[in-house]
Amino acid sequence: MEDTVYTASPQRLQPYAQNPTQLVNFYYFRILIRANTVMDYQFKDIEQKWQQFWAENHTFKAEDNSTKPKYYVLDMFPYPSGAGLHVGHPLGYIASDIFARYKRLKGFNVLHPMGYDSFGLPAEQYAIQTGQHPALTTEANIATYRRQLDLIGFSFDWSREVRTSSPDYYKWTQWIFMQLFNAWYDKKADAAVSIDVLINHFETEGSAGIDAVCDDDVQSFTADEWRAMSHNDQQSELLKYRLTYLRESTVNWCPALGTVLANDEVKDGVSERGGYPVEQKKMMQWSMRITAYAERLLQGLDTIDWPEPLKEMQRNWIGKSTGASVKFSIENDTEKVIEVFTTRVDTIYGVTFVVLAPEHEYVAELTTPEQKAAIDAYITKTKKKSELDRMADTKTVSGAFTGSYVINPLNGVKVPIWIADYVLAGYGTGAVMAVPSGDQRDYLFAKYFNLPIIPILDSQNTEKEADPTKEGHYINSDIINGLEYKEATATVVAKLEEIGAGKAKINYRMRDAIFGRQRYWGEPVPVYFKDGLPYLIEESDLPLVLPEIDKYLPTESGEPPLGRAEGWSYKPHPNPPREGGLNEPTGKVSPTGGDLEGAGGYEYELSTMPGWAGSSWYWYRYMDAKNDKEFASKKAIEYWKDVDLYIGGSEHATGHLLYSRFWNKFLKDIGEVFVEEPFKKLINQGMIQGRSNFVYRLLDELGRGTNMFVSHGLTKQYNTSAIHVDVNIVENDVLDIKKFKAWRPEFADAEFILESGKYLCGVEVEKMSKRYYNVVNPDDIATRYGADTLRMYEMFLGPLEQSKPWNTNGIEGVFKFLRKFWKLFHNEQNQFSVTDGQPSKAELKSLHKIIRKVEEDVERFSFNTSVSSFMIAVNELTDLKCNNRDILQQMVIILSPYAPHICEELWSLLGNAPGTISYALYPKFNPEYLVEDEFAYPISINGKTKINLSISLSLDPPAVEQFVLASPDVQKYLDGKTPKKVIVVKGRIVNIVL
RNA sequence: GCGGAAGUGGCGUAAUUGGUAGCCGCACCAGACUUAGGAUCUGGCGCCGCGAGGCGUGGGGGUUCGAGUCCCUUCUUCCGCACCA
Repeated sequence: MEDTVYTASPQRLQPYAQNPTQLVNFYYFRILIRANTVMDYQFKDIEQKWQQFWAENHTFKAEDNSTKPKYYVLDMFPYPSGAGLHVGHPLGYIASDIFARYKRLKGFNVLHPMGYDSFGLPAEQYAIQTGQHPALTTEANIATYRRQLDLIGFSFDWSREVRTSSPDYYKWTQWIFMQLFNAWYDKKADAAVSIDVLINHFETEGSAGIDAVCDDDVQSFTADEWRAMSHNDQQSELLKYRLTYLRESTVNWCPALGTVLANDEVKDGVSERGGYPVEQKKMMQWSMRITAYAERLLQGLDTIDWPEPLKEMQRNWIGKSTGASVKFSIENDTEKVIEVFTTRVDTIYGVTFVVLAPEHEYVAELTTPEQKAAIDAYITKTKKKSELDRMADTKTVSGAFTGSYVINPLNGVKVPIWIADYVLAGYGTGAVMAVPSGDQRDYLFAKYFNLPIIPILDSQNTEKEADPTKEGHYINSDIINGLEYKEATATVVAKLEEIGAGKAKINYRMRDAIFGRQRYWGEPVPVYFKDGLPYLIEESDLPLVLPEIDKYLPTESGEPPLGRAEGWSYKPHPNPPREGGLNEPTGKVSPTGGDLEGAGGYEYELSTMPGWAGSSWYWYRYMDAKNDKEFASKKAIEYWKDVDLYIGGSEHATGHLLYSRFWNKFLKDIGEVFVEEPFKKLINQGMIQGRSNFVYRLLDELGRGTNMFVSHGLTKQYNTSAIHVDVNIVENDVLDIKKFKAWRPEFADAEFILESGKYLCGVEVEKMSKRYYNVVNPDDIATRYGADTLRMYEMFLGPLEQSKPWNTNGIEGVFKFLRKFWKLFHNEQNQFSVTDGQPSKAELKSLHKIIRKVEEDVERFSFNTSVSSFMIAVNELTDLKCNNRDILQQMVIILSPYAPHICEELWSLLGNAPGTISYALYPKFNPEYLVEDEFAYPISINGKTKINLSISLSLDPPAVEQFVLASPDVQKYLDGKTPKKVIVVKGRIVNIVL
């Protein structure tokens, strides 16, 4: 208990100043009273005792061989940051723990594990500053997390703990990477297929008949040509098909962090972590061919029970659009064509120019000497604009003419080629066919540069702006004149295909995911290089362990930190033991076939995997966490199959949750796992925001701060400035002046202008963060009120999905409830005392109401409403002076998922074997106890309730109507009139229409 | 701009199918026990009104015997996306 309990404010002590004996008495009584109240419900002892019991007895170890149905409840595992947990973090864990405990009571074999996503940037940034190895700080942070988690009484099966940064774990992350490297995506099979199949095909039939998701620049060759190729040429061709591949691509480079970032790690042109500027840069990078799965990732969303907003975010991110690609040949150039993607191919006769992104690869060649100055100037100008500026400035029209022209494939019309930064290099082909009559951006561009605007539909009005309508009949459009939209589109596509100038196409906004990070604290990529080409290391050499380095910084020559590792190179085995040809594409082209010259070994890949690698499959590792032969045994995967309930934050919508679905689909394709979607049901818990408190420093005439502070309600009368004050020295927005003076030396002599004898603080909702002094720590709450109170209060705060500010005001209500619950089992002297015998009707009614209510609430994740229902039940039982063993024993079971410690204690006081409550049977609801024979009908006149009348429920509606109309109380309202109509809904309402 | 979610007492919230709006808790007020309370118990507590009564779920309109709930419209807040061809 807090020591402040024994202190008294100076004002309070004032009356005793003259009388020391009285003062002593004052303290004596305070302590006595305190001791009395502490005597009843000793949460501290109880909670410690049971937490220890659970740990020692492995109470929550999930069974691997069970005849019970399985249920898998998963939390998003945390990154163990140095700041520890604040009160917002456990919200989702508490909800999932209640659910897991509830499912156990319902007879399920529950898998409820926890672990740590322990690779990541903050530990490395800290290492750069302090020189401490990230493994050490991570270890220390994990210890803090574990201590904090244990305090809350979760029913995790800790025997299955995983840490992504542990070599036993990342061995399998590397292993999955290898499988991806050894696979390609066969569109015909619509699945990932072994690279051996592709090689086999090349050897027998060449590239003909392959329909793969691959790089754009793959070659066409016959089987003979393939066999004639050098080993290196074969390897670099294969790389264009692999699901993880190395390719020069435009990446988000963050100079401040010294690494590339994935698209989902960049927000508004700056890095999500740290907010550093990000620039586009071309780099050789590992990528994951997630685009191969775009359609399946999209379709799968319809089969899973996830929040609609989250699914919508993923759909958005995938960004499917249906249209056509069209090739425009270039005037005076027979080789090159400009390919565009359009969703309105029907508007092709309205094309009056073509626009390329300034970064488009043909820009230099297409620029005529006369236009070179203008184009160069424009490119320089756009390059100067940062990503942010470019996004912010969407109104200004800008661009430049290249001097070249393309030919419209359908009507042969010559139109100019422009460049403009409203065309994005990263979307579609980086080129658009501009139809100013139908597209507003094209329209503004045409107006600005005085280019023609051709209407193509008779219903189109292009006087003031573009008209994107699809209504009406086509005009100025040759082969589709007079047709309507649907027909016209089909006709144009058919014609384009016929003349080989285009085809129907589906485009996705999603890009392949960059997979390398130029950082230290991540999984090493299990790859070495020979002749500049990447090869996998032997599977038997896994895990490829992170080497020690002297500094966590890039090398002098700009290589990633791993470049500092001394003697870190790969030495293939002379006769490597191999199984299934994992490491080498074919026997013939083995890079490890003894042609290694010198003994220095080959250089490893120096970048590491991104943060999302380890989290993209971890739920499988929990199924069989100790397995050193496989990432999880087939048997375990077959039994646990998928996650039934996943709880976590929506901030992972387009990162973790998308990548996990991708890897899962891949693992399914190669037969390692059995389900298409890993997380059947997902719930986003809301964010807990901080609730900051402020004090108001009085300013003097010159605007300088004084040491006088004005209570919030009086600030209008004074000139003040607001200062954040630690929320832990404020209760119900009343400042604890004594603690405030002690908070910081500068406030030791502070003076106050009070209102009604109190200093009231101002309030604002902000992020929960150290710098706002609004962080509330679960440890403090648990110390003061206990874990059971903390658990129930977090649920009581409101619906799980809703974001809300943390406010400790009100926690007393939950604390009182638990004490009241405790008292049901104890007499005035706090001695355990229950009676045997038949429960009363009223007691049974209360019990069965709560049995049903909690069941319904938990099934729909409405935990806040069950907490109030528990309060109602305990209030009722207290009023009934209930201490019946039957009733109370069942109450204990129902409450145990919410408040497990107190329930364990009472369960064993009731004489049950310790620890068995976790696997007790949830009480069965019996509706008979809730049957009523009377109902107090609300009687309303014209829809407005006037009185209540108790009427037997055996009466049918006409009899009720008769009874009601005969009632003198109702007669009074009727005022002699005859009702036009009387509506009687049995057991609900009576409405009289006058 | 597009998409989504949400607006109910002083505060957090409840009302599962259209059927008594405000359950439960906090705060507040009054009382009891008390020399002494930050304990406990009892009662009160949407707004206006002495009362009878009236009004009331962001605003306006509609459907209905009956609307917090359904429909239209509008405002506000939060979240996501944003030159996507």
